[in-house]
Order: sequence, then structure tokens, then C-alpha cells
Amino acid sequence: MPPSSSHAHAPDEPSRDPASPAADAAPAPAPASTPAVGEISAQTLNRLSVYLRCLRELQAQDVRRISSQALAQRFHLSATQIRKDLARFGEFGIRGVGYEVEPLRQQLENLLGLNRSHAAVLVGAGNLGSALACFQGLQGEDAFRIVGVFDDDPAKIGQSLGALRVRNTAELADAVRETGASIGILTVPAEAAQTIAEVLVDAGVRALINFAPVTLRLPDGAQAKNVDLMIFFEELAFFLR
Amino acid sequence: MPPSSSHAHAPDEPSRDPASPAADAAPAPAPASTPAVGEISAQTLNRLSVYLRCLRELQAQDVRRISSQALAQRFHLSATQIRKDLARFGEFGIRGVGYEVEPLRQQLENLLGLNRSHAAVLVGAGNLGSALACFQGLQGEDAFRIVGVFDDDPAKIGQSLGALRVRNTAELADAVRETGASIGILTVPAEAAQTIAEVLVDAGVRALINFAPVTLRLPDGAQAKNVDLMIFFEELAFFLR
DNA sequence: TTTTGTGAACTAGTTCACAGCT
DNA sequence: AGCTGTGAACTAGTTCACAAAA
Repeated sequence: MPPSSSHAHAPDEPSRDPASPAADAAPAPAPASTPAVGEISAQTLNRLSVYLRCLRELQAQDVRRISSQALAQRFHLSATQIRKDLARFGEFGIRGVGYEVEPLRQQLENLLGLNRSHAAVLVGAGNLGSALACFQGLQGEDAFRIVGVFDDDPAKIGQSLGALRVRNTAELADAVRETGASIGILTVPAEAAQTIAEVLVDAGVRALINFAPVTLRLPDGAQAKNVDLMIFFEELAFFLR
Repeated sequence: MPPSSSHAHAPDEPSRDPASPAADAAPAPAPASTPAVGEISAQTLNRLSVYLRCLRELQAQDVRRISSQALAQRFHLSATQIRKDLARFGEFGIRGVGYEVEPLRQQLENLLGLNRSHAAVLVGAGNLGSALACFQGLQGEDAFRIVGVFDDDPAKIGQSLGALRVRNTAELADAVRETGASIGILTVPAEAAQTIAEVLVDAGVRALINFAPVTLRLPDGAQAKNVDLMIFFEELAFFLR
């Protein structure tokens, strides 16, 4: 990886590109009315992830029920917003009581699509790529499994990363088809990102996390989440003026 | 955005708490009217970072001038928004012509506080910490310098990461004071994050990037940016339902 | 009671459309 | 003519405040 790509993430993308692969509504298990995919903002989605994390923490502490109020205080959130966000997908709470932690956690996992396992391939075995390949957050979850790590650099090919061995990028498309991977993680240099993204999407990947500081142009039906780490640093620099 | 960040995430924090360590207005070098720090939203700030990156790319291609229209098309942004964002800080454009790349780039760098160098310490030399310590995006910029890497683990202490050697976390506070570091990068386990954050802030660090999925509670005057990589994955999982 | 779920009010952010320079 | 800068219109997102349910 050349100038090891400058990856960094993207807090939230500059507004643009309203195109989104809207999926259908109502996933089988949810009894409540579920809005079409495109109708939930990234912001809301991120909050749901946060709530889920909070619920898991509560569950680890054997908390069975919690009110929006208590949840908000415990994790510095807004009680009203928690209620609004949750109410969007059904009536999960019990009036006068609060929410039951376990069922709510499950609802959120279903809603976020974490109830099934997603295979991911990672391209670019530089420092960041290696870190992600070994990332405990991913290993711990059942929802995501990295099934292949790829790089161009002959020096890296063959090296092992955790349980995986770095393979030649030439094998990428075949590997995606064989494993049915639906997620691609791009930790390649900026120049290579677009090309690799196209290979991935052609082979069947539908969701990308792109750590390279470029905007990917993707066909409909494929989604990319840009993550530019430099932007976080620049945001802090601003507060230090 | 939360005061000093709330839980774990990154994209953009759940709304709330308008409190912010507002600094004063008008930094000396900017001739244009500069709003107080707290008045610029994280969203706008991120867009400014994006514009800056685009300008640098244009400059590398010897483009001298560009209109908001052309800029927008080239990088898939919104022309109106570019103009609105920039106009907020002064009249940088030439009507009928567009913007001069070089001076605009400088203005943005000043505005974002990238004209001076910020020393950063990194705590937690795991996979992610190591990746960031060697991160070219940071090495390339003059604006940020990682001046120290710290860890608790005796097995890691003494190892070298790029030009640096991992030091004992016990030396952290002294190192911050000696180097005058203003930024702290937290790549420690969730349990350790709050404690380390306090040590850093006590020693003089005013801005943190926290990769641990916990909400840091910080005194006024210190700012944390939470970055939770899992949230990016969860966002994609949703689109794959 | 207590606490959810939700319309209504409010606030922030984006896009439109055009006046005003060059 | 061409393009910026900007009020005005619009859209999205948040908070308030209260009716309905347990």
C-alpha cells in the first residue's frame, strides 16, 4: 500500500447523493410497521446503534427494564428522542413502566440486520487494514465475519493476519463469488479505491466501507460508507484554534 | 452534538446539548468575519474539510481557479452549499469568475486551525493504535505530529512504531506536559478510556479522539470526538437486510 | 401515578432563485 | 455574459407538552 492511504473517516458525508438503494418494507419478524429502508436517516440509524450498545451493557449488568428517562441519564442521551426513534418501528415500551431490555435489544438487532451473519472481504493489508482484520469489535460480533484479506503487494501476500492469510487482489472477484461476501472494506490508497470498488460490486458486494479519501461512484443497488479519519483530526484542530 | 461527546459513535453524535467550549471569535489572521467557534456545526466543519481536500487535489493538478459549479460536479457536492459554507467566513470568490484555488486553500487551512502544528499523544498500542501511529495521513500533514505512544502492557513497552518507541502509560502525564501536546488519541479498551481521558485532560490535553465505545465525561474546555467503527458496519448491515 | 407515544411548535439545515459584482 | 453571495422558501430534525395506557 503506497502512501498508505489516508484513511479516515467520515463523520457524516457532505450532503449529496440522495440516491439510495431503497429496499422494501417490513422484515418478516417485526410485527410493527417498518418504514422503507431509504426513509431512515443515517443519523437515526446511528442512534439506534447507540441504543443497542447501551442495552447490551444494561443486560450485562442484569438490568431487565429501563425507562427512556433512566436510559437517557445513564448514557447522556435525550429521553424524548429515544422514545421517538423507537416508536417509529412499533410500540416496544410499556406505558407507566418503560422498556424491557431483552426484547428491545432483539428488536433493534433485527431492525439493524444484525440477526444474520454478513461476510466481508477486506482489501488493502496496510496498517489500518491489518488493524481492522484483527479488530475485536468485529470478531466478537456474530453479525460480521471477515472472510478474506487481499493486497497487491507481493511482500504482503501470504502473510497471516489473525486466522487469515493475505491473498492476491487478482483472486478478489472469485473469492467474493465463492464466499457470497456482501460487504467490502477498502483500506487501499485513494488512487486504487474506485477500481477495487467496481470489482467488488461486479462480483456481488452490495455495501462498502471506504477508508480512502475519495468519493466512490457506484451503481444503484450498492452502498458505500466513507470514513475519513483525517476529518476527525481536522475537526479537533478547529476547536484548538 | 453532545457536550463532550456521548457514547460511542462517530458519524455524528445524537443531537443534544448545545453546550460547547466556545472559544472567542475572530482569530487574528483571518481578515473576514469569523463566527464564534461554537456557532459552526460539526456538519459544516466536515464539509469544509472536504472542500480543503478537493482544493489540494486541484492544486496538485495545477488548477488555479474553479467555480462552485465545477467544484461540485468534480467531487459530487452541492454548488449552492459550497457557496453558502464559504460565504459564511468572508467573500473568498470573485463574481463572474469563481474561486482562486491557492488563496482559498490557505483561508480554509487557517480557518480549520491547520496552519499551526498540533502535538498529539496516542494511548493504546494495539492494532488500531499502531495503525494510527504509522498513519501516513497524519505523517504527511504538518498540522499533526504524534509525539508519544503509550501502553500499559509490558510486552508492548519498548517496541518501536515508526519513529517512536512505546512508553509506559505511567509517563503519560509528564510527557504531555513536556511536549505541550494538545490532542490525545484513545485506542484503549472501553474500561480504561475514562481514566486515561482524565489523566490527559489534567495534564493539559484539550481535544480527544476516542475510539472506545464509551461516553467520556469531560470537564468544560476539553472536547472529545467519539469514533466507533462498529457503527459504520451496523449502518451497512441495515442496508443489507 | 408513571411513563409511553405523538401531534404541534420550534430549530437547524438545505435548496431555490435572483440581485449584485466583475 | 457568468458566477458569487444571500434572503426567502422549503425540508429535515429536535424538543415540548400532553393525551392515552398500564
